[in-house]
Amino acid sequence: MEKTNAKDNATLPAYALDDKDLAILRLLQQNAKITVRDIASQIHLSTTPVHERIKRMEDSGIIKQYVTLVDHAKVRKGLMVICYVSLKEHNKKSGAKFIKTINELHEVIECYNISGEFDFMLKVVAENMDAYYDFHVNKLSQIENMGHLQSVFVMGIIKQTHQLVN
Amino acid sequence: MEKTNAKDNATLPAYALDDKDLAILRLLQQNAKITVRDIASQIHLSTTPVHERIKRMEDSGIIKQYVTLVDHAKVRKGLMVICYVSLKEHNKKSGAKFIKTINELHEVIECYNISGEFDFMLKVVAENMDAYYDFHVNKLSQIENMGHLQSVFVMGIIKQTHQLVN
DNA sequence: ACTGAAAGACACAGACT
DNA sequence: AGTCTGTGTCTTTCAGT
Repeated sequence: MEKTNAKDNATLPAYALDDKDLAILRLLQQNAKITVRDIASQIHLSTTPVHERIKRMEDSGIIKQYVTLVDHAKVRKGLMVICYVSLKEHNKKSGAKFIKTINELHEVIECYNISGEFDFMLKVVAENMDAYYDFHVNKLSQIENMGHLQSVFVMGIIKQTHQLVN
Repeated sequence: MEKTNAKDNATLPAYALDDKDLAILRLLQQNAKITVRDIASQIHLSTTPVHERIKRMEDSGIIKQYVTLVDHAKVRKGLMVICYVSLKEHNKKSGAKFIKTINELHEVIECYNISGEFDFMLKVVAENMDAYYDFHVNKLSQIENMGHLQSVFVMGIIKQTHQLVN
């Protein structure tokens, strides 16, 4: 069935996406629940090739996940904070420990290794300022090897999209 | 915390979510394509109440959107940059103009109004450094009223989730 | 690679407890 | 609010072009 083993598919494009693949991705990015029939009619194809193309993009990891987005404020996570972290020591072991801890903190929804004066950038969500203060003082600050910490508060969301393919 | 407009109900929870609603949200956040039957069996309910609860959460805006996530590198958007922007003037009109322009730039996938020395934080994706340089010089810098600009490069993704409800 | 048809799984609505 | 049952629509497979 499959030509290549999809084990080591972490970096490079698995194959060249043609215009029809990109059209499918454009539609799926906006609405994960669009029907195969609907896609098929919009790109002037029958369901079978559309279904096969989606399957191929799922198997090759181009399509990573279908997720449901929830309204921040309505689930009581109205406060968003960008948090900068630098560690005291920069050896492999302490870095790995930090990463493990971050992955266990559900308030942290994103974490990036960044260039510049800080080591990491975190996106944190909390119900309100009290909850964030508690998180900052009792969880973040308590991480071993923690160096400097700086919080930048998000006052408004101007744009938020997951549309990588345009 | 987000500002409220008088005409929309964007801020407050529409109603109290019970444990079953939260259980449904937890499953949907991880997989938008999970079947109602599957959810029903996992939370020990039949399909009808699950279906009704999902519908209610969609209608009230708690569930915002079902999206498909695509692998950055595999669609040739391997470079992620955090970009800080300050405007020269801070009147309402120039702010609105900036927001309009940002929404038209498909390289910008997120934009927040932030506290601190800069006005906005942008998350930008590009194929490579050449593409980002072109975006920076020919698009971002050319925006009228543009003040200071600072780029922070993402060297590694430690954590990325959309799981707001835990 | 694609079309068209056909089987099985599913969402969704109705009658009822 | 919930279960059970039925109907129409969908995904998914298969034979054929």
